Amino acid sequence: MAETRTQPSSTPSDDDSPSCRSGDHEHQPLRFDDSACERAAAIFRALGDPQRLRLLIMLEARSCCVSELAEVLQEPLPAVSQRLRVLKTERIVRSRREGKHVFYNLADAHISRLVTNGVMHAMEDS
Amino acid sequence: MAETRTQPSSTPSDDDSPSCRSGDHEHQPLRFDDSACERAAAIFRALGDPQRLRLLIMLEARSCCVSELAEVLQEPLPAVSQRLRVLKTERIVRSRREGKHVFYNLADAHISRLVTNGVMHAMEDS
DNA sequence: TGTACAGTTGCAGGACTGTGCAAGTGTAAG
DNA sequence: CTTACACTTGCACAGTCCTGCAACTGTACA
Repeated sequence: MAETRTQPSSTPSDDDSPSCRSGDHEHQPLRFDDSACERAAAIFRALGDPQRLRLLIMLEARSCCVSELAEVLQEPLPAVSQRLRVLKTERIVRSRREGKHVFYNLADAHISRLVTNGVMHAMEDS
Repeated sequence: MAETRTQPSSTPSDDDSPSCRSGDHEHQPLRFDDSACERAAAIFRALGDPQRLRLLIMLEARSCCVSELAEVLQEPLPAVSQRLRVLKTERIVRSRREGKHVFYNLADAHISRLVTNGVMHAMEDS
């Protein structure tokens, strides 16, 4: 999907460059996927909220049920459920029912590493 | 503001647990940094926009000036400048002036890996 | 000094997102 | 069957973010 993207009128030729042509505009026609870009942005956006990130950090340690998360973070249960729903929509977390409780955990190790890297960077950065 | 937030009636004591007390609520008092969490979320949020992410993917390959980015991505220059400003505020990109042009590049390898991981995950995921 | 180019900033309008409470669903226990 | 608990969903409000255009700053060059 979206190979070579719509680039009809202004292919960066040699003499038609409308902006700086100081000689360093040789680039490939964007070989990265367009929809992947959008999907990645959606994931990052879901990660871009302190409350949700806190949830994920807890879930990185182990599976938790909703009420436990709500209790530890001192937040109303509907709020936690709502945030988990956002994360689940982006397939960042997975849920399984166990009797009366619903346990959530991170979807895969890839996501786990993403969260870890982000927080680590934030800690050492400032 | 709002430290410890208003939570008057339901402090989770030992026997007063209002939610599930099935015996798996032994957790540490959140040893992860609170401000780091907020900082990480800010970074993720800045990454959570397809247009900005596209910019970063281009910058991951090499430094680019604003007009080059605008030309390749087929966007108005002020829009690109605005997005770069957001990324610079979060210290995701760095800028240096070179004569008439302003070149941008990723702030460090950590960010670079974060972007790569996110996009890679999005590509293989779906 | 004046002109052209490269970027930045300001300011509306509109869309999207998070929040809180109330009501609904579903499961286990009496 | 009824009650209690665990969670989910709906809805309205407020805040926030993205966008586009116009005006401004700053640099190079004649």
